[in-house]
Amino acid sequence: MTIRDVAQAAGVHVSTVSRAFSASHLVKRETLDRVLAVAAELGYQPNETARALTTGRTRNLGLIVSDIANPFYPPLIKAAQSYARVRGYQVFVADTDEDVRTEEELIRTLARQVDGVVLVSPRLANDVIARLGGDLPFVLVNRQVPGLSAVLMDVAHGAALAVEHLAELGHGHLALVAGPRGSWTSAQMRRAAGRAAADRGIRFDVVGPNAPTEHGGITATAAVLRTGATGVIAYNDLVAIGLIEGLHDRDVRVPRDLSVVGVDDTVAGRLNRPRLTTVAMPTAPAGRTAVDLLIQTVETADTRPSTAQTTLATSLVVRDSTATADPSAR
Amino acid sequence: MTIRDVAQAAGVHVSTVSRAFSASHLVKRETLDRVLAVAAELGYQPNETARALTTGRTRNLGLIVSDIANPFYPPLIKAAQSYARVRGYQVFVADTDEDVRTEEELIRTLARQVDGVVLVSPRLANDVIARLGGDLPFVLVNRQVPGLSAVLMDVAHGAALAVEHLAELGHGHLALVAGPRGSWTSAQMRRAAGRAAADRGIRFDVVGPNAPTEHGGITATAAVLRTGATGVIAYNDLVAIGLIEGLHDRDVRVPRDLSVVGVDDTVAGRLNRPRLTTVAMPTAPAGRTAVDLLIQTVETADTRPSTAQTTLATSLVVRDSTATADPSAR
DNA sequence: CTGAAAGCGCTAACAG
DNA sequence: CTGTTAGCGCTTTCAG
Repeated sequence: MTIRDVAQAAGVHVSTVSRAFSASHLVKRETLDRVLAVAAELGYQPNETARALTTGRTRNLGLIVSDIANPFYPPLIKAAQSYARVRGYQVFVADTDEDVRTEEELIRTLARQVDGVVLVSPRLANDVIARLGGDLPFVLVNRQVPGLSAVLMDVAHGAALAVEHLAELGHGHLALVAGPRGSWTSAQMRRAAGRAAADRGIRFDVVGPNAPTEHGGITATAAVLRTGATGVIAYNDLVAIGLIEGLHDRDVRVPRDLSVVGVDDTVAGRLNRPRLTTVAMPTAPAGRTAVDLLIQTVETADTRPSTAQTTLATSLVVRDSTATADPSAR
Repeated sequence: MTIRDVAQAAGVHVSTVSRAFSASHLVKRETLDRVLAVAAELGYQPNETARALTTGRTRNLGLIVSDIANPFYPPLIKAAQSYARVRGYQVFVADTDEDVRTEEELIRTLARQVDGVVLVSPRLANDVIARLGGDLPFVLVNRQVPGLSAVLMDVAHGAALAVEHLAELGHGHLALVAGPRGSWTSAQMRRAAGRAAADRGIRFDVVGPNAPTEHGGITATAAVLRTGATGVIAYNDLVAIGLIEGLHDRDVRVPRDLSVVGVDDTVAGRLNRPRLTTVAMPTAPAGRTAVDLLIQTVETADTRPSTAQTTLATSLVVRDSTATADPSAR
């Protein structure tokens, strides 16, 4: 069932049918109605592939994340995918398994069949990303590379809020359980939390890098205890949960003996006992915004690649994993 | 950078370049090496769209789930996507938001740009699915429709195991907190658990239908208590967690006063306190198997649509949300 | 083993 | 407003 069949059945030329579907305002009302009616009757659906070949635009986007199963991503993927559909795009979702080589290969593969790519928390080096970004519109999430558009979550502010919260609870010695090497988010947290601690004359140690998983948190337990800190900020909720587990195994109670703050505000943190105090990350808005930015870039390819940068706010959600530093005070 | 540029630079005809990339055994060794070298030097990448247009195969698949953010899906999506890539396919992931209309529309849209679709726990009626499946290879997950391939998780066995476990703990009155209307899984559980209970002369009540969420579990609390059951099987982990929350609010302790079994074995259940006893579902294998089946169907389109059906095993993971029925025995 | 030629289904100037 | 005419980049007979 091609455009030709419809043309014949409707007694018009193929170009008229084409216009009826892609530029209906160029067709006389009567003709349009007839063509559409015939097309519907015949069950005609334009072939997207042929369309893509002539126009050079696929209306497909790529979304690359490090681990689909990490609870941080699903809300972002969901929002991105849903918003893309509203704008008439479909999205390929791909998972790098936290592997830099897979990440690069994936970008290369996807590049051949999409109009643009959203890269969430890429682990690749700046220059590699910049080079790949020369061929294809990119939008980064939680990563800054000169010359590329980005959607950032204000994790620096979130980390500062966490320090402030812990300081107010009387903690005079904090530790940061860092994320994986190459993580922009982790670097931001470190800088911001470090500064916030320094401003208050609070001692601040860093443990890591660590895998961004529960296991990463468990593994970091000994090192955290060695610092002697009484308040800990973890790279994300998963790490925080793992850490709490590790502490539990050593009879260190949270929040009685140690306060722990997570980052992300995932379901996992809400369900954990103690319920996690955490920095809420705007994952769904980030997904939507990234797609919006990307489509904007794609659809105005004539102009210079617009280097837009949006920062989304974070906030602190106080729950049960943090408490005052001095047990006797409670 | 097209096939023509490479042909010219290598001093061969375009068809030779084409063969070098899609049927290299048809090209003399020397020629092949030269063509590939030139192509690499020029940074040539075959245009997938053009390829798809001539071959009629996109090497793209669709994966439709009801809610990406439901923790049941991410491992399945991850496995499906990763396995598809190994086989040279990319996958569009789409979310129906538990809406039947969206589901149908999505299938129609995707149909135009993929070789086949994996439908996970669809909510559409059998006849609608069967009709849509006439146009395009489908593989269903956790749903049976005559004439279509399916990957099933043996939740019936899982439910029976749960009943057995509860029976052994001395529970003489069980309740099932059912899932949403239209759910094949829920229907399976109900039948299997009902039978297993009857076999043991155990009283068995059903509460529902309920939303497949934490909130659904909370909402069901009162009805569950009204049954008087001391052992409960919930539609999934989320519902179980909600139920435990609801019970907690009414000072009913789990597992002291009531035992609760979930289904899925998601992170959520593991993190919950008490840690959830649950029926483990093979989500990752299901994703892989579904894609495997789909590709097989796609790549042998010449023969009749093979109606394969695979059932994957489930198992019971006993943790802390179940205990013996008689408190004095502990 | 390689070249020539005919499209795949559609869009996009260009005429009229 | 509609028809004509070239392709988009590639695969795939069919010859040689």
